[in-house]
Amino acid sequence: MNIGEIAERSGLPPKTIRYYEDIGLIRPTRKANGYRAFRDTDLHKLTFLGRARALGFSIEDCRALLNLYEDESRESAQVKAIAAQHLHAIDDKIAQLLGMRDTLSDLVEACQGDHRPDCPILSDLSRAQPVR
Amino acid sequence: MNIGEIAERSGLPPKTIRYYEDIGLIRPTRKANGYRAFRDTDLHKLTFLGRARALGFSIEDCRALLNLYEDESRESAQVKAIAAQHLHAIDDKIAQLLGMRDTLSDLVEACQGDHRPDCPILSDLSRAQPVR
DNA sequence: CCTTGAGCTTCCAGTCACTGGAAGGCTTAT
DNA sequence: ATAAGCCTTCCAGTGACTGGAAGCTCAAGG
Repeated sequence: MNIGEIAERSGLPPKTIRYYEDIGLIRPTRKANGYRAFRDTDLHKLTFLGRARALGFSIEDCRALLNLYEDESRESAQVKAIAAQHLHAIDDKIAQLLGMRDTLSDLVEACQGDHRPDCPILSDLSRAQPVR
Repeated sequence: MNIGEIAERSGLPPKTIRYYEDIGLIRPTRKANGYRAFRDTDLHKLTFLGRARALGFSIEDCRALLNLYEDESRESAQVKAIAAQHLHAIDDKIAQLLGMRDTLSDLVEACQGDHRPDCPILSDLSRAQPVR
């Protein structure tokens, strides 16, 4: 399988696949002409990576998950720990964004949005102390 | 005002303040010894920037907002447009994270998290097609 | 006067996960 | 033979800082 075909099948762009090889997530062999030769195991790994990335796992998390995936003697607790930590990080992020959203939607609603310069959004930004 | 003092008062690290000067968001004058000399207007701008960044506005949005803030002939509609667009982007981001969170929390709950290798999280990652 | 420590300066490099583009080799079809 | 479309590597850029090195300035203490 050339990179174009595995890109198609995995849903990842060729650039990303080369990058994943660069950082050691996959190790395709090479053909005589220098082209990368991908096997089914590479396709499985790339699909795994695409899904994990879509769930927001960092590359380093993905590396750890991939190692566990290939480790017959893994303990599911190890996987769960990574996922639970990530879930917690996502919850934090959501909470942070909801906070922004609440403030911002209040401000947007309060602004007339007309031709006059008066604007509660700018008033808020200039008045408030930086949020922590 | 030296950079240390304005950092204290604005809540932004000196490094960030220098960076904001680099990219042209502020223009402090200089003392004879080469130190930056900040005025009250700089403090107001930095406070404004800190707040805007805390609400998640990009640096380019901040630049536009700062320009409007200083523009006597602005129209509040211009401000509202930027804020509304950002609000929309935040909503999109929240929706995306909620999607991840739902999937991930299901998976975390389904995983025993014990010493055995069987793990629904890994099963999901390896089975699923990449999420669009 | 000298030293010490804190604060200031610039500049370079690194973060994260790609992405774009250039320059050139290989393959396939006409 | 040539053109199109693959593939290769390498370099640079993204956003918004952040860390660290090397060196200058200032204020206080001995």
